[in-house]
Amino acid sequence: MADAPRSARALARETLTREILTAARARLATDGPAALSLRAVARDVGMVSSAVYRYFPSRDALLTALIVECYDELGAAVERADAAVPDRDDVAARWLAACHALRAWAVAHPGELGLLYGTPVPGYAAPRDTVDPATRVVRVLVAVVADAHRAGADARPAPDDAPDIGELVDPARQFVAARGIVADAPTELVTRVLMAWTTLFGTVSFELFGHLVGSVTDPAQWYDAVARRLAADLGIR
Amino acid sequence: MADAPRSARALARETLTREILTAARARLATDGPAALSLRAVARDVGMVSSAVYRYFPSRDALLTALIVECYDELGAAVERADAAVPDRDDVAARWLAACHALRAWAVAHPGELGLLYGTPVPGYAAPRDTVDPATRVVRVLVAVVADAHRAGADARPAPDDAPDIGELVDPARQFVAARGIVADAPTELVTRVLMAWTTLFGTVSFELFGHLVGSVTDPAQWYDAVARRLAADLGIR
DNA sequence: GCAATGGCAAGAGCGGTGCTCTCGTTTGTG
DNA sequence: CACAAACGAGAGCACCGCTCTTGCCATTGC
Repeated sequence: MADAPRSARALARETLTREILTAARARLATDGPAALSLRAVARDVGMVSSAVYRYFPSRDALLTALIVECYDELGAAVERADAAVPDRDDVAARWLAACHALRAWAVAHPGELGLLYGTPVPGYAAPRDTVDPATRVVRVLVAVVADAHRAGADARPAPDDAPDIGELVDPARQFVAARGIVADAPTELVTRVLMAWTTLFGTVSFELFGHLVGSVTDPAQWYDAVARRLAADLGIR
Repeated sequence: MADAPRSARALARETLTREILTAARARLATDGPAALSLRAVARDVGMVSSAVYRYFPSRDALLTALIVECYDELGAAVERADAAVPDRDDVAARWLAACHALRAWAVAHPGELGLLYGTPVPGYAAPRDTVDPATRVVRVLVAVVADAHRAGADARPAPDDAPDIGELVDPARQFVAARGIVADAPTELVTRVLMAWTTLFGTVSFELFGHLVGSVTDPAQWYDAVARRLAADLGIR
């Protein structure tokens, strides 16, 4: 993947591929994912539409490349925010940093967020390549909560009348176990992390898609309030 | 709106309008909102595409009609579920009934949910007509929580380090006050209801858009677990 | 009872889309 | 140097939203 392109043609190919992706990202921001037009992208880079097919075999392939790139960018942003907290034992600060990085990226790239988490593009089915980059964000959240758990934090107990859901979250538990984050995560902790992740995404989604306009004065402040309450529900102090 | 159509022409118009909407709903379910093609709908009802413009001035107008219809349908379903609980004091049962009605409708109409809550359709801006039907669902949730509050329930207290967000949720508070649901709802209760609504939507959205596949074995059971924990966070017993 | 009005379906046409194919040209390599 | 692969351009196919014109026919006014 990282060997230096020797020939002039290979270098031109790499440059043009990047240029196409960049132009597509720009179009994504203005027009939204569903309206991403391969012809418009081609015009933006000064190509004829058929020439783009030399670089991406189909519109779906271009979408896949964009999705992977965006997942990685978002994941990297959240990882960086967590890593930037000097005191690794200050899990509350790490949680908030990760949460805020998530929203910051989303607000800066609304079209891309729609591509990643919005309505699936009609004919498009996400290939396998996209699932691993997709997990980067939630992996950071899990890691922070796991550190908090090791330091004694505990999620809210399940309600008394709630049915047992031990094996319900087994896939998630195995996911974190396989990555060596927590060997045997408690059910209630896994549950609350998943809920928190859902709430964070829902909050950002509501803001960007305009479902928060009549409810809250300042979306940024609201998001912060949500993130803090989620931390409390996870036992993070 | 409800006067009987006298002339044969007016009746035919009403019938065809309904037929177009029904066909559009069917297309929505199979193709998704962004790919809703006016020409395809026209074919389905045995019309030529230009004839549809006699009934809807544009594709956006058709979308708006669909959105209003779907919001109303979803809102009615949730209202019905709440109203069907015989013991009005059993707020826990009412909460779960409303939550499950929400998911049931969403699972039965994934395309429509994408239209309502997914990525906004590129060139489309939702007109004023859609905002009131959009609030029906959340109004039910608020009403249930308000009844629970009157019976003594209280939301989780805010975390100690959380900034004051009293006026942040003022628009939401005024919304419920204006409708006579609760005169002066406590900030933390409003906050938790908004969070719960966000989480419910996020959970359904994650399930329908495929972001839950590797985390949870049974989406229905998972949704139930989430709804119960949200109830607990709201102090509903 | 008849003619004018106006609602209506149909068709052609505009510019846009994803995608395929062909045709010269350019580039790297045996 | 020659051959093959890579490439850009263009034409063309079927589809899209939307507009305009044409002609039919029910409703309405005289």
